[in-house]
Amino acid sequence: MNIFVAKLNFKTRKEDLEKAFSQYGQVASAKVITDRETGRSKGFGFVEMPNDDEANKAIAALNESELDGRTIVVKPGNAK
DNA sequence: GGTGAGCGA
Repeated sequence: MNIFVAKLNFKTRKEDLEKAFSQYGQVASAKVITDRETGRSKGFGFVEMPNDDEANKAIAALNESELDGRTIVVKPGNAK
């Protein structure tokens, strides 16, 4: 399942998302959308989880939760 | 070097 994560801290990296989501389930890959020109974080990213059950509980647990000192928004991304 | 709603190269 693709998971959309928004309102991240600007210093939050993809590995931070990976370890955060891995606490509630298996994480296939995590990505933080950084500006390809400047390299600065856009403040949102995507997390891919193989298990949909773990993905749902990870969203429920991490949505509106505190990550790196900022309240983040976690919800399903572009499903395929 | 900073901002703060939104879906990536």
